[in-house]
Amino acid sequence: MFRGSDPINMDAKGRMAIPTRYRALLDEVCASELVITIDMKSPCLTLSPLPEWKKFEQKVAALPAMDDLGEMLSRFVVGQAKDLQVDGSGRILIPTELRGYAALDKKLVLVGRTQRLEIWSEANWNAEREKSQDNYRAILLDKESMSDALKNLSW
Amino acid sequence: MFRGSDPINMDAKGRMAIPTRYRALLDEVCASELVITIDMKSPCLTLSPLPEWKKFEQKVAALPAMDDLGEMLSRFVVGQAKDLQVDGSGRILIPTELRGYAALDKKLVLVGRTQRLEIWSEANWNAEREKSQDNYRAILLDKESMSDALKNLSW
DNA sequence: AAAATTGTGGGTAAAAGTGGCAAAAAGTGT
DNA sequence: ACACTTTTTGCCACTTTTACCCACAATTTT
Repeated sequence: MFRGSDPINMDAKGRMAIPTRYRALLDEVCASELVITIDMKSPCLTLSPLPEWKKFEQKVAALPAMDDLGEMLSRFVVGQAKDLQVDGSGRILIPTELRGYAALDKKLVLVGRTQRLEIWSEANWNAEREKSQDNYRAILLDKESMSDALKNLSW
Repeated sequence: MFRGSDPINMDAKGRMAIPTRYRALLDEVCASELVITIDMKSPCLTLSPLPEWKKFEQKVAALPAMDDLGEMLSRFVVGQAKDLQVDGSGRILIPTELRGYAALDKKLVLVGRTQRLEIWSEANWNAEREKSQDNYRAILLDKESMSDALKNLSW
């Protein structure tokens, strides 16, 4: 569904344009209704089509109430989610409260992650990319630290 | 059902406005009848539609009588619950007795947790968020401490 | 080079939140 | 039992924020 990364400027009101190639798709798949929230592991935001988001929300809601980490996840990820609608000019307004979390300023990068999108500040994106570059190969060489699912990934 | 967080001012009488996007939903799903009580683990209040609350109450009532922790839960959570009705202007009155538990003053945050809502003081909410922020990632990296349900959550 | 498509910015109108006020209800004391 | 006080509830008006719309600028395509 979504792939590739696009550099995009956020305007003074905190709006960002959705790349044209995604617009028809979004209109079709979710009537341009999206949900934005914080990412659980990285300083970026996640943007998903509403139906896709609902699946996730249901899974989280089904976790046992005594699962502390699950509670935390629900509280902060679901609790800070926000419904968005793509406007007439193909833009979305990024909520003020979330901009801080991902340290967003003018220059953003929109990253396709198949079922969803990630919104990074250009600075964080570049930092993360460079940091990972080195780690990455080291981890790939260390078969012990790899999950079974990943070990068996065919390509 | 409920998601996202809204900053809301409690007025001098202890009333808070329910965000408009929830009003029609609440009217439909529970005739705007809600139940408010303390959260069992965190310094905040829980607000649920009556039917949703009843399900929870049933589950708690079904716990073995010799389950001390369950007894305690029932006594304090169910025992301090209170029925509320959304008023004509879309507001609820937060019971005086519960305000102390969650240290509520003027500035509140209403947090959507799928089936229910949480009411936090702005101060507690921010504190909790920042505190967790750090813990959070550390725990996520430590796969051992994670429940299977959470480990296998795909997203 | 011109036209069309996409990106950007700003202004305006509508809606939502907030606080204050007044009326009603409940409680208390004589 | 009645009147006075106090709390609660409902209503209304003001202010602020949000979203929608339109116009212009930039870039790309024919």
